[in-house]
Amino acid sequence: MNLEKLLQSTYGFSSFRPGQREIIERVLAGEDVIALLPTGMGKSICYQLPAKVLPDSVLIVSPLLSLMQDQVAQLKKMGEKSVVAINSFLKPEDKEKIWNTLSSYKFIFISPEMLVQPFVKRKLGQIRISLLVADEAHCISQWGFDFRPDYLRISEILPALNFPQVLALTATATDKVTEEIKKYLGLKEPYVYTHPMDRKNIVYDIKKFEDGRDKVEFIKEFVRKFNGPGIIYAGTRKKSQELSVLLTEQGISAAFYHGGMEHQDRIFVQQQFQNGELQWICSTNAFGMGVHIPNIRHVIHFQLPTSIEGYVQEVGRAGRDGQPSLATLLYAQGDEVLLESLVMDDLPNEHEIKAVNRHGVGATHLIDQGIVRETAFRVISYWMTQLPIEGVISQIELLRSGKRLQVSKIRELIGLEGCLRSYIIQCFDQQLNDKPDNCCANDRINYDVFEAFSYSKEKQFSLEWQDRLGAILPI
DNA sequence: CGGTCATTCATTAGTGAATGACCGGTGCCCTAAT
Repeated sequence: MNLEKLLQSTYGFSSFRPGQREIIERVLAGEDVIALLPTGMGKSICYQLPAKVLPDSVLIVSPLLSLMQDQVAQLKKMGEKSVVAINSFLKPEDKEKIWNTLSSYKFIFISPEMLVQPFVKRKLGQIRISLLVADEAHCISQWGFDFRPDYLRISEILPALNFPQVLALTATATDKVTEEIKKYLGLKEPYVYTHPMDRKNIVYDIKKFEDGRDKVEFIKEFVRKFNGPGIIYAGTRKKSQELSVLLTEQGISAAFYHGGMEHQDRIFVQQQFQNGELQWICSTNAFGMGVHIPNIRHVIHFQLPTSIEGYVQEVGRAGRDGQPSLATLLYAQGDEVLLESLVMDDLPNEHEIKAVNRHGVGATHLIDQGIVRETAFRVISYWMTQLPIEGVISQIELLRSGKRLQVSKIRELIGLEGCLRSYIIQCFDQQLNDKPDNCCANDRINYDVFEAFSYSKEKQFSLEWQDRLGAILPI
């Protein structure tokens, strides 16, 4: 079969981007595949194109409802009618209809929580699935252990589906994360495609302060000097709001974004930013996944990120257009102390484990009474179905030491005297081969490049960016 | 760490200061109460 021809006729592209062809060929050869493809390299094409060839439905496990809705809309826009997202947005009457006509859908999007429900499992078991796709597969390890344990249960569906082949897609994964993806998707010998993850056009900067208040002054000056679009990541919801007020007071267009907002408001803010009506978005780590904006020039971390992986994902939202982009990490003395307790306290504690063990996994009154936190309850319950109680305790202890390691890597990054880029790349078990001229805070940064992105200059680029946007969006 | 909220106390009654406990981020789910 001529894949190029298919690509041309379906998407209007004449050639594949690096990695795509290889991944698609392996999928069509019937192999399980884990694909690590950097942001903006066209991951969705890796399952959409095989779907054209494969005989039966493709089931896509997706982390966010908004992401599913996006992808459904995108496919429909391309003329693909048989697409559906099964989630809590569905009205009961529509749900009924969908269950009865399930096999007529080529693409079925679903959340992990929905996927593991016995009824859903049964329904999916009655149709034929050619391929199971885990989109944003790093969520398995990043969220599955923390607060969405159903992410660890995806492989439970495989027997019911008569073991379809599996494709896991993500932009960033360490060797450890790749191993966890493999383990929790039940893959024996997957083909792993790894693309070099260094993004040459992103410059890594760190600014250190004695006093936390100096960070605010820095931001004020920064946004006067540099234009967006940019993201400022804050550590708390409240701080994200404060920062957006601060910017607005300076006469700069900004808005905040976090998980505590109404769904509609979140979509509205994201669209404003996407349309270029906002220069800055001040947000918690809730913002970013599924956001396709090619010309983000700045990503600022007002507070320390909780892991290097998270940091790289957030920073990676800058500069998809290939133009120079600046990642600025702000650090004030003592920030790491807060980070440590925040990250550590998150896992279930001994008291909570004992309480759930004593009252059983059905004892949701423990949540209402404030004895066990909701997420802790679910995490403990999951492990109790997998392990005896001693195993649960040691498993959570293992997770805790993993967290400790994450935090220590952030600490190391802050204190580093050598090249930040090399350090970050090494955290992903890769080697940095060639270093760009404009590299990081521990070499010398040429800021002129970024100042050059004034309004007028930006206009000159905008046409080109729209072309690029068009090229990036559909896939 | 820094903030927020509830409790406590000292006293002559409603308030103000002081102390201590608690929390902070990421999202599915369709339950129970309005």
